[in-house]
Amino acid sequence: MNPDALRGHMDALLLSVLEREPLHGYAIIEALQERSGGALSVPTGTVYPALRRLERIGYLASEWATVGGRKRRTYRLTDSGRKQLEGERSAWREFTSVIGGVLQADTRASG
Amino acid sequence: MNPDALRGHMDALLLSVLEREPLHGYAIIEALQERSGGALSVPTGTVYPALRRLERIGYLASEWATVGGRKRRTYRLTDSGRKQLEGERSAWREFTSVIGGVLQADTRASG
DNA sequence: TACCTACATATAGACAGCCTACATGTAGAC
DNA sequence: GTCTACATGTAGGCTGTCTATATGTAGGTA
Repeated sequence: MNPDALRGHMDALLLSVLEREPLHGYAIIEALQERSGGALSVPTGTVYPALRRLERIGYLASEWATVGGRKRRTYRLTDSGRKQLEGERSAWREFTSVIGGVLQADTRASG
Repeated sequence: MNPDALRGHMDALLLSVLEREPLHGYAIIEALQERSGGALSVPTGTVYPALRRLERIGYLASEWATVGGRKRRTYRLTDSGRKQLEGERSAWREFTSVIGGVLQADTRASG
């Protein structure tokens, strides 16, 4: 997967995996990998800054927890984030419709 | 349309509009706008550098022409570009499949 | 003449987000 | 003592899209 292709869609992915339940960063990476059938291997250097950015904007909130001696920062969707996820989903549908429409082989009648 | 979303898909769009016939930059911008139903307004500062980049890579070739007193640089797909377009199309299908799969509401049974 | 719009190409520099690489530390297996 | 998995984080690089600007022709019109 071309890394650049993810540009502008990372937020949607992160909000989406947090929709059902709160998760910490490492678990989010695993969830993305699992849900994509192994296609998405998002590096930590991408996910952690992105999560902080989304928290700064107000779409996510986080709390620290210690589980089995390890410290985790668990992120959850805020109400604002849940609304944003809806927006991201409709933006995604429009995006794929527009680009897909231009990309599809030009078998239409001309004019 | 969020500009960042186009990242990594611009090449596919440009190659695609050049598939049927050679066009010059200005006409390419108009074609993108028309084919997208007005959704894509790609600025000249994006298109011209991108076309030069694609020519440098070898996917496009260009020639100067003068039409009605105006100078045009007309771009056409090379064989390499035509192959690349096929690749872009299958990459697009995979991309939408992967992201769409993660994004879709999680109504599946868990586990 | 002067001005405007459409046509047509091009570059400089700003911006932003994803990436690689690295740093730090715990837990448990061997 | 060493390795792997777990877990978070930052610094800096890369690159492609964007805004803003420059340049010039053709044709309309006042």
